Amino acid sequence: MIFYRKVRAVTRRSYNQYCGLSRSLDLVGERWTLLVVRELMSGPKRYSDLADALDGIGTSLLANRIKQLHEDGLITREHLPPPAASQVYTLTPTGRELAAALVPLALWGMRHRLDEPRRPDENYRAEWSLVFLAALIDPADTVGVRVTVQFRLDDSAAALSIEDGAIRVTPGEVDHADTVVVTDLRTLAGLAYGPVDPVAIGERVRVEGDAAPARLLIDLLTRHREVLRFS
Amino acid sequence: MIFYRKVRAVTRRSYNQYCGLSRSLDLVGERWTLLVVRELMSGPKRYSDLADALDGIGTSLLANRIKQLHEDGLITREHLPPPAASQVYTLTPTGRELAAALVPLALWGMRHRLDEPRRPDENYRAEWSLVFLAALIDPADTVGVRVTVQFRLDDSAAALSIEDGAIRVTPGEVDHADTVVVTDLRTLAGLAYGPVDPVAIGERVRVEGDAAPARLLIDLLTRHREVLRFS
DNA sequence: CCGGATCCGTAACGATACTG
DNA sequence: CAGTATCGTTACGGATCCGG
Repeated sequence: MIFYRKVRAVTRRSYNQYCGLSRSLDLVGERWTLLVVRELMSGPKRYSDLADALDGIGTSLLANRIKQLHEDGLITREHLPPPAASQVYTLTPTGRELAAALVPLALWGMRHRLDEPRRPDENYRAEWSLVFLAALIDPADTVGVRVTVQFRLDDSAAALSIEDGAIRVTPGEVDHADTVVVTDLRTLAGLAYGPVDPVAIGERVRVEGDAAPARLLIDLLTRHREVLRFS
Repeated sequence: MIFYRKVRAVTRRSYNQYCGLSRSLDLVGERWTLLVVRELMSGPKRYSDLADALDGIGTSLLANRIKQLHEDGLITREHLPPPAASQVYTLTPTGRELAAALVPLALWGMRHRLDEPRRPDENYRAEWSLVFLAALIDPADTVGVRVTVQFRLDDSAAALSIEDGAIRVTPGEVDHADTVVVTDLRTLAGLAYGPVDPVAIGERVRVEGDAAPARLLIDLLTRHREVLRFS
C-alpha cells in the first residue's frame, strides 16, 4: 500500500505577469493579507491581537499569512523582553511603504463604499480608518507641532498624535490627550477628502476640552494634497 | 427523488468590516478583478481581448468578474455599431478613480518586485506598466503639450500620448508617433520613480527619431510629485 | 470567430478542535 | 498565548460545449 503525502506547494500561485501590479498582488493579493498590514499600521501587534481584530480569519490562515509576510520581508517578528514574554509583529520599512500605497485604495473605499451605513453585526474599529486619514497629513505641516487628540467615532476610540514630525495612531483610549473629538466616521472622512464643509460641522462634531488642538488637527486633515487622478 | 439545484450565493463573501479598505476589497479584492481594471486602463476592451491578456483566468471566471464589475458600476458594457457587431467594456468615472488608486500599489511593485527579472515564460505587455507611469504625469504640466511617443520595452510596444491635457496609453504600435523610445521596463520605471539618473541614460535608452519629444516626456515623468509616505 | 455556460478536479479558505 | 491539525465548503483553473 502506498501513502501519498500531501506536499506543501513549493511555488505560490502567481499571475505570471511581469508587471508591478501583478507582482504586488502575487505577494499580498490573497485574502486577508492586506488587512494584516492595515492592522500593523496602528503599531506592533501580537498574534492574538491580530486574530481578535480580524474576525473570521481562522487561526491557521493567519499563521500562514504572518509567515509569508515575514518571509517576504514586510514584517518582523520580535520577542519582547522577559517580563512580557511575548512576541510582536512590526512593519518593516518596505512594509510601511506598502501601507502608504494602500492609502488611496482605502480612501476610494471611504468615498464610494461607506455610504451604505454600518450593518448591525459589522465589525468596526476607529483606528482602521484613522490610520489612512492620518496618512493624508503633510509632514511638512507638522514641524514644531506636538498634539494628541482622542477620537471617538461611532463608539470606538483611537488617538492621533503628532510629535517631532511623527504621526501616530493608537487604538483605544490614551491618557494624555490634549482634547477629545466625538463624531462619526462619515463626517470625519468627508472632512478629510470630500464633501463635508469644515465651517459647518458644529452639530456633527463635538469637541470635549480645548478646541484649539482639535481645530489644528482638522485643519491639517483638510488641507492635504490632491488625490491622484487617472485619465 | 429530489433534485437540489445549486443556487448561486446571494451574498458575496465579505470581510464584514466597516472600513474603507475592507469594503474596497470586498468589491475588488478577489483574484483577477484588479487586473481586469488594469487592462481597461489602456482603453476599452472586448471580452476576448481581456481573455487574451489575462492568461490563465478561465472563461467562466472572467465572465463572472465582468458581471460583478458591471453590477458595481465600475465598468460599462457598450455595443458597438453594427459593422463591428461586438461589445466593449469601459471604465466608468468611479472605475477610473479606482484605477488611479491602484497607481501607488503598482509603483510599489515596480520598485520592490521587479528586481527579479522577467522569467522566460512570464507574460509581459508594455502597456501594463505604462498606464501607471503615465499616471505620474502632473496634468498641470501638460497644458499646450501635444505629443505621441512610441515606446518599445523588452519587445513589447505601447504608445503614450498627451493631447489637450488628456494622457492616454495605447497598446501596440501607433502610426502617428512623433518619435520612438527603445528601452527596458526597469530603466523606464527607475527613471520615473527612482534610482536611474536621467542624465546618464545614453546606453540604456535609445531614441529613434526626433529627440525633443522623448526628452519632454521623460522630463514629465521624472518631475512628478512625491509618493505618499507612511509613518 | 465571439461571448460566454457547464462540468469537474484541485487549491484555497473557514471553523473547530487540539497542543506545547 | 501562539500557534497545528483536521476536515467540510467555497473558489478557482482547465477543458469542453454551445448559441449567435
